[in-house]
Amino acid sequence: MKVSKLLGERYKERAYEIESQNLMTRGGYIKQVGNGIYSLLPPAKRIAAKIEKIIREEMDAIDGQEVLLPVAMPADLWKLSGRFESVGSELLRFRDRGGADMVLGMTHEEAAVHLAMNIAGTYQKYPFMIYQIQTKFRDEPRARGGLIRVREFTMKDAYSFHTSQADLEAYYARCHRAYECIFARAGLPEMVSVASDSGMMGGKVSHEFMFLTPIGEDTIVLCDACGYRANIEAADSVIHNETPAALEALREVETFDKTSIEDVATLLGVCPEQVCKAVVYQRNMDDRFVLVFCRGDVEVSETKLRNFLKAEIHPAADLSNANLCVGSIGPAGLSANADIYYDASLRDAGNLVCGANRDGFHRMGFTPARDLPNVAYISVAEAKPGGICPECGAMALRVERGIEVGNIFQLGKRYTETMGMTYDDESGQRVHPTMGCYGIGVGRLMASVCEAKHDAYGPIWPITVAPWQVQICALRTDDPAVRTAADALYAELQTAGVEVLFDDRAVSPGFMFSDADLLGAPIRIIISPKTMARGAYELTTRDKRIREDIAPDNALQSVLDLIAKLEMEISAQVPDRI
RNA sequence: CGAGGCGUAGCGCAGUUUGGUAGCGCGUUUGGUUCGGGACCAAAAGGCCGCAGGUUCAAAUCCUGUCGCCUCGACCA
Repeated sequence: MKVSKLLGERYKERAYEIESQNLMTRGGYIKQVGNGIYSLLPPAKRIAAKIEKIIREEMDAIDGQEVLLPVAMPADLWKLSGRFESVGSELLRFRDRGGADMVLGMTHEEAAVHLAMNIAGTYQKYPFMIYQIQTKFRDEPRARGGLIRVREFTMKDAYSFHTSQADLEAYYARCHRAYECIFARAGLPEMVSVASDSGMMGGKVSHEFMFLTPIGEDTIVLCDACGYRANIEAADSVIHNETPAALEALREVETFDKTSIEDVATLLGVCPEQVCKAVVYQRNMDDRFVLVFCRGDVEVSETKLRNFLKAEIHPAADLSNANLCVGSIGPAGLSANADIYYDASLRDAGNLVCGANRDGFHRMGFTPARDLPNVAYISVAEAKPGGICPECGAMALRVERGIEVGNIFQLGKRYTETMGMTYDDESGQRVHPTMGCYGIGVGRLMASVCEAKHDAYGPIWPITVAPWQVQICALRTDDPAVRTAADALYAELQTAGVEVLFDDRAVSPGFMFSDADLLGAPIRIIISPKTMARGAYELTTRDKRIREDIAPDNALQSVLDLIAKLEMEISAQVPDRI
């Protein structure tokens, strides 16, 4: 490819805060079409194709069979599984010309089961896995960050079918390792997997593959002592309280206009850990109030509460019908129009401050075990930095942000049961297979690589995903010697199968180098009157580790050697497959 | 869905308060001079001022509606 013919403009001005979005826009990789909808220009499409090739190889290596499921589907399929009703407005629903309900695929469990259900009726076919790389549409309420969070995107999604939970678990481990291989081969060995909440997918065990970065939209809890890692939505929160030796009597104190935890604690000279706070939600289906008491320093995880209640909830806005004394809600003597729950962060605590259910007053000396005997505690608190690791008990929890690039789920029989997929087992019994599903966002992976591998001038693509392995910068193409040499090298590299981009334009050196930085080819060859004068080409790497003269006669071999070296560096990071 | 902001040349913006010839920078085209980190001179092309109504002799500008985009929140496999 010659830069003079390459479609896409590169420009200088910073446009966005998120660096991958900034560089990929400035470098002519992506062009926005609408909210969360992008076209990919040739450089990005080439990167995506390389990522997809890596994914295909690793999916094939764990016995995957590539298929293609439809993007637009009859809604009947989704009515069978129940998700036509249960999934919110991120599922794009529409009608065809005959008035039939249709959906755009946001995930393909239904389609995968539909494909497999009549052609896998015997146990002898199992286990098997099908996968596809295809467009998903999710009508996200808020797209942002370039390719990080979009409404339409390319995803690899895979679905495995098993005759037992044990077989699923063994395959799940293989897939986990395949994912590690994919990310390492794409130049992101630092990707971590974390235990996750399985959300609307159903099923129990699931992991998310996270690229850790401050711009990430997910919050991750990590234990430095034992290596425990989980999405904060799934991380168990362990909170210990020392029961005080001397329990104080429950007594009312005036707190005037102080209502927040902070203000009340300051006024009474205690810390937030010694306060019992109340948080109010409402259920979406019937607007019934849900009141949760927890320790003053912890946050209620809406995800955990949602999972516990098995119902959608939202923070309560209008409390006028709840019969609550807002600002002074306390557990004792409460007659609220609400379902009341107590978080485990209150267990064993004593001598707490709590609301008195009376304006301007709180109570001191509240001890749950004494004052609220026989209550059941639930666990809906969010894990905190510096908190106790649920795995090893160390006070070593750290909280970071991450981008969810991939995920793997043990689905179980949720879809095969609702959709009626069965096979005959060894004894001739008709049973439902057990499923797993496995996704990777191709665009998110590309953006994450860019986010991880760039400098102030542009992306530094790992050679395995770079749009071009080599870029030739010919300075002064009006110089016949330069022009002849560059043309010849370009032809030689192309013939040898090297992916080469040739900047043949008559632009100033600064312009050419800036464009080359934005295009991010890991290897660069500079041919100019200066290099010609010393009988050499200049070979550099985008990461600036190498800068040396090479002999024109030996240029091809030098490039091939360097490609091999860079590829070797990446493959050294790839774990053994299982 | 809630709050705020913006739609004017390929991109970034000014002009709108106070209605009266549609402007600037970057980019593009042509010619010339430059040439190892986004050069310079000269000339030129390029706009249904988001869209639809209304007010007016006259609307980018005032009014009504509508669509789109951005930021923050809610939400999210």
